[in-house]
Amino acid sequence: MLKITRKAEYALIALRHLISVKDGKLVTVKEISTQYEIPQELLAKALQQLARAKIIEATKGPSGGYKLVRDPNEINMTNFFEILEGPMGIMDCYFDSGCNQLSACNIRTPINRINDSIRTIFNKMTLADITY
Amino acid sequence: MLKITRKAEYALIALRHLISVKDGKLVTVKEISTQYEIPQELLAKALQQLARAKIIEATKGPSGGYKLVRDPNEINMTNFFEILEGPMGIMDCYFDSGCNQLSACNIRTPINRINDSIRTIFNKMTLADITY
DNA sequence: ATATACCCGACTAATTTAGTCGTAAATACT
DNA sequence: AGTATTTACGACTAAATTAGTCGGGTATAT
Repeated sequence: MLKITRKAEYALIALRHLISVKDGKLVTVKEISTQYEIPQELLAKALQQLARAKIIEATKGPSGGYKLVRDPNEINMTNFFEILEGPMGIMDCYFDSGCNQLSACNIRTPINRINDSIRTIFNKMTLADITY
Repeated sequence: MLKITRKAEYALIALRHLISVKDGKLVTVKEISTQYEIPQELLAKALQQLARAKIIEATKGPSGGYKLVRDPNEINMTNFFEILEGPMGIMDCYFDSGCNQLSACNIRTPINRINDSIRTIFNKMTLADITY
């Protein structure tokens, strides 16, 4: 339980790298994938998602690459995970996925309480916290 | 992310049911699986795991079934989830799964911090909380 | 032009989760 | 004793998810 996907893991590694790099300096997918031994194509996808979400910005062409364009303090982990893995919650009924036994179900309320607790801690935790 | 398995979900439903039932009364897998429309064999497995972990107790034979034998206040959600789903943590390196890039990895410390936060909230939350 | 780097959807492979089945063992009842 | 009921459990199959690959595209610096 509570596993994050590798894609999210790779994204975290990459973001941490970007944060540690001199402001404005561009870093390529290749550099990161080589340095951390991450499959390049998979990392590329993750970074494309982050770019679409405007967390990082891409520059194409030779000497291109990615750079961080948002304050790491303003990106909380709920944002982050939901960009990469979709809605967060320990059970699907939380995001109504057509469960046909909602009426019989006796754990919905408590589950929602758990979900809220988790979201709360992820909301409080920002990307900056992950840089130390 | 953060999904729990169906097995754990079913176990929660069953436990909640057991908690709500008169003390000492035995409830069969069949009753629960029928009432909540849960695949019987899968629920059976989950309850067997809980029985092995001494959270519930089985009585075999006709008029047999399961009953709760521990105070719901004493079973926290970390216990519960780890019985059913194994060690909890958002990444495997936490439980050393032979990751070959631990040295290059730049996110281990922060990940562990996240893990600790999650464990903390699950530690604080007991089965009793899930009964209201 | 061309080489570099991001973009993106479609595809396959691997892993995990869900669910089923067969058999065994205990026990209550007749 | 024999049968029906109920838990125990490992082996198996099916479904779903995740991981990773591939091919073709677009932008851009030199």
